[in-house]
Amino acid sequence: MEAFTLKVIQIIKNIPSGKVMTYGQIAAYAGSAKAARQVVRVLHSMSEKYKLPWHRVVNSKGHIAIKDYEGHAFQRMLLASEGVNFIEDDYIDLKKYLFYPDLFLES
DNA sequence: TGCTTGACATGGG
DNA sequence: CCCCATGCCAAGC
Repeated sequence: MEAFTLKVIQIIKNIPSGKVMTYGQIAAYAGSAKAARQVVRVLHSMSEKYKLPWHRVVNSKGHIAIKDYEGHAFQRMLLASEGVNFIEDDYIDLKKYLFYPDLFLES
């Protein structure tokens, strides 16, 4: 797989509990700011294999991206259990929970 | 090799 | 706030 994909995996694994990152942000830190859609694929295909904290990834608006109602509720529940509060039970305050990785920590 | 597929992002109307 | 078009790009077939 591409080096980019591996970085995405590592970055996601480094998101601390109680914090979140957006697809675009992850793509940017991984080296390709415009590859947000690849982050989506990684979550779909590697979450289980690499035990990724997939629920800590949301879209740029602070909304949960899952379309399926059940899945959507499940992710919101997981985040809530880590202390992430939802405004109007609908979205997250990114200014408060967005995580900014240490730029010099990657390999 | 070429085409399709997304849990996206962003700007306009 | 909603809907739409457009840009993007690795992976799978």
